Amino acid sequence: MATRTDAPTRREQILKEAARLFAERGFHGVGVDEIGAAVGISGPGLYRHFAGKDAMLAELLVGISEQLLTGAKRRLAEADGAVGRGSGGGAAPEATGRPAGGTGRRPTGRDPEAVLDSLIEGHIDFALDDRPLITLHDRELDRLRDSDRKRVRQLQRQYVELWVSVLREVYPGLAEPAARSAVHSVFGLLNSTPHLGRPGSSPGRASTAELLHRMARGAFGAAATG
Amino acid sequence: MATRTDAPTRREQILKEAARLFAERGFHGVGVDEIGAAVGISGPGLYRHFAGKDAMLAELLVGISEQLLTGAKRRLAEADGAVGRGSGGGAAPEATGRPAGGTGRRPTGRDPEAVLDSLIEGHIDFALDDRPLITLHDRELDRLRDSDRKRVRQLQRQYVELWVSVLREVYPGLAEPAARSAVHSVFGLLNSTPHLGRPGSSPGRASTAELLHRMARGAFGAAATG
DNA sequence: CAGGGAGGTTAGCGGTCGTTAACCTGGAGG
DNA sequence: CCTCCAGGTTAACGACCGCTAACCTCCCTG
Repeated sequence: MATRTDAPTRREQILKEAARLFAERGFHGVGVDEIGAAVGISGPGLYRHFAGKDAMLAELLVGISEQLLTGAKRRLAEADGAVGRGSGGGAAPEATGRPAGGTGRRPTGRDPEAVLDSLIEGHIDFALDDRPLITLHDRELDRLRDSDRKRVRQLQRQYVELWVSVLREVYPGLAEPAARSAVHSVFGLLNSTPHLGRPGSSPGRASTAELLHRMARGAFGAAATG
Repeated sequence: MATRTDAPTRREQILKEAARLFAERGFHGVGVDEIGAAVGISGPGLYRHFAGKDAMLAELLVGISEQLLTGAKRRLAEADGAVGRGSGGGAAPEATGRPAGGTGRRPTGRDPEAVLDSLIEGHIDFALDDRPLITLHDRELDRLRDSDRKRVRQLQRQYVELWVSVLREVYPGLAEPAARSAVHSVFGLLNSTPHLGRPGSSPGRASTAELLHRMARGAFGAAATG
């Protein structure tokens, strides 16, 4: 139930193109005819797959939020299992002032630093691989029906709170409001990928990911240096 | 010619409300009737002040870009005059690994650290005081006529390059592409203010500004730690 | 006290857009 | 071979939206 391996179905094709177009020109700036044309069919043919334009946006935003949250939960559980391992072998910068041995109650993870690195790595992967979705994520939320918007906001809040709790395990001195602000700000930092020149630009994907990772850790560390 | 002190004219009133509405619901999501209603007049009365809806957006975006750039230039010149002073007495975190005495050619500023802090401070002030404009700035650029878009992009690029050159004075080891990416990412961090809960929320304005400042410096420092 | 322009108003036109209706078609299943 | 349905097509409707036209009304000025 985690990752699909089938051939891309029509629905998915439509969603992908719709995401790209919405990100480029905004929800109201894209017509259904354009979305249809992007997948080879024209105009109202889309209504065989979706109830309407709103439904496409809703499915996109809910899907993004769920994907982010479940990915984060999975990484947290993985790091909980393999203690001390960085899971993907990604960039794990030096510890930024590890606190002594303060054994405050820690919800799940064993090595908070590794969990935080894993969360950052996951978010960066998402931001680099699905730039249109990242763009939509905090831009077109208000165009949703109330029920969908509530659901998305709930998922987003869970995601943020997960980061906040992990962050406060790494930096116990960080107050909760400050931690929440810091998390939102680091999301802003990581979600800047759409402004970083198209994929294949100046620096490669790997070095961009490393740079973002270092900066995120640096920002968190500075936030904790009250 | 820098800051206005007159009473807010009708044009400015309209621009302010239009910015708020555009930021909330997107350019295409707002009708001229709503903008008119927001300032007490209704519908086509706006056309006594603006050539059209596009003209409002254009004036907003060009104005933002000019304000950011001229503000940055002014701060750079001020710091050039008063050596060693942080100009506004704002938060100036500890030097994050000041390089030895590498006297590489420095375009203008005398104390690069102070200039960088001043740039950060200015951007934070703008991001905190004009959230709708910050939102519009990187969201509705593509809705402009070609000439206006070109102008805005040119101003934005100058602004970025100014940051890049100052940043590379502080961290001479930082390669230019990495510096540019770092600057864009820190903009993403600083521009996260719209997500930080409405003004008057948990932490006060001053502490939020300090937090953002520390995080920006921390992110830059980490970017330079290659 | 004319008069004229700045700054409104309402009515309405033309175009666009989301959505529905009605129809068509190729291929799988009995 | 007939049937039927998934997945298309085009035509068209109704709503909305940006903008213009025509008109009105203070208020300032000579």
